[in-house]
Amino acid sequence: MPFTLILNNIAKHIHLTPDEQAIFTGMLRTQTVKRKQFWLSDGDICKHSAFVTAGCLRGFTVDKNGIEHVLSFAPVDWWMADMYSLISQKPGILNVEALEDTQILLLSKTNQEILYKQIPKFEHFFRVLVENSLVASQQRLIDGLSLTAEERYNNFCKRYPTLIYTLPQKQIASYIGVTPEFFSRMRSKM
Amino acid sequence: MPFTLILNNIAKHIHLTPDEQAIFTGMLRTQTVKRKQFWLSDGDICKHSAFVTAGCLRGFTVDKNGIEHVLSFAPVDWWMADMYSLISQKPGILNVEALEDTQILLLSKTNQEILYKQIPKFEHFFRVLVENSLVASQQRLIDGLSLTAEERYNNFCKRYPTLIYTLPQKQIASYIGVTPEFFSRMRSKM
DNA sequence: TACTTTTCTTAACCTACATCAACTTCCTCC
DNA sequence: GGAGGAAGTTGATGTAGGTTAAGAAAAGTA
Repeated sequence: MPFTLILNNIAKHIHLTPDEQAIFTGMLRTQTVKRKQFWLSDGDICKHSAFVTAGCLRGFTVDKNGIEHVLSFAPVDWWMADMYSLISQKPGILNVEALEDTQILLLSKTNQEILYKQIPKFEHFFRVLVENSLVASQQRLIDGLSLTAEERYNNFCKRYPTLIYTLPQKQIASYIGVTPEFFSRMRSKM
Repeated sequence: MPFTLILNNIAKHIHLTPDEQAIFTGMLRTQTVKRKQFWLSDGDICKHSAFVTAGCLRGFTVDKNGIEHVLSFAPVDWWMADMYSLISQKPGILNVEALEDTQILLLSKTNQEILYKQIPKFEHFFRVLVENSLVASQQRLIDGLSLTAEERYNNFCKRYPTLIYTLPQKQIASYIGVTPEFFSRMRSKM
């Protein structure tokens, strides 16, 4: 099993002894999500955090007009969950779909809580992880309020340089908050 | 010193012994921010988390056209900081101004880190706090992408029922992401 | 290979919201 | 308590980006 990636991801913020690594990896489950399959659907209760080891996920919501809005992409080495649902254990609003055949490692909420108690360093790790997500989310909020679509696209390119080439551009359009048509027009002018 | 409020705020998520309470409150500093005064300015390095015990703060950024965008309000019993700057200890982008004469309790980043080591429960507390902020921030992102200004205003009213009456409406307009002029027109039609 | 489905492009027209400007009402502070 | 600034209103006009639609290109499927 390829746990190197997730252990390195964690090692960026906390140091684990071999024993602790074993406890942690023992809690993980592997799952494959084929292209276009859903890992999580609108209305589900989110019971796991997912860590992507291959492929790419996208998290999106669907508004009352049926339009999709991409909240986040999770390429290799990223975490994904419906935070609202994971925390509250109520039905969530997020859909998570694989953009290509994707491998994830699952950590259940239950195990995550056991981890917090047995190895408090994990509380630190996830706090830092969530803090960084919050900063990114707030920055995106500010960008949405103060930048034009073109500027937001440039930001996107800087922040996800790898994704620009692999992602269908309608997904990028949705992420920066414009229609595919407008996005296409915008790009042809650049 | 009125530490009851902040201790109750914390007691919502973790239980502290009297000794731990003493350690914690010993780390706090009181500060008064008069109406229209700034607690934090664009470019400052944020060295504290602030907890509001009286009054109300607003956090906002200023874009390249000089337009202000409100990121958050912090009435009594709320926390405020420039998360980006607090985490990275680099110059931030947030301005924090008192909307009325305001009392805050300050916890320095240094003390916060000492707290994490001495009383690991605080790591839990702040993780939960940040998780909730993240959920709120993501919800606001989704709302910005999928709702009209009017719907966002209704959401705002539900989420901050007390603030609607005390806040100048240009601040609400800025929070929901429209100009004061449009906001005024919108309200007269409701 | 051909067939289907999805994605991308282009064009004409539309709308939610912005901008500018002038006026009124409300605070606030001397 | 009154003067001056800030906040709110209202109207005319402007624009970024949406909608609809239809065809072209690309990618998945068999």
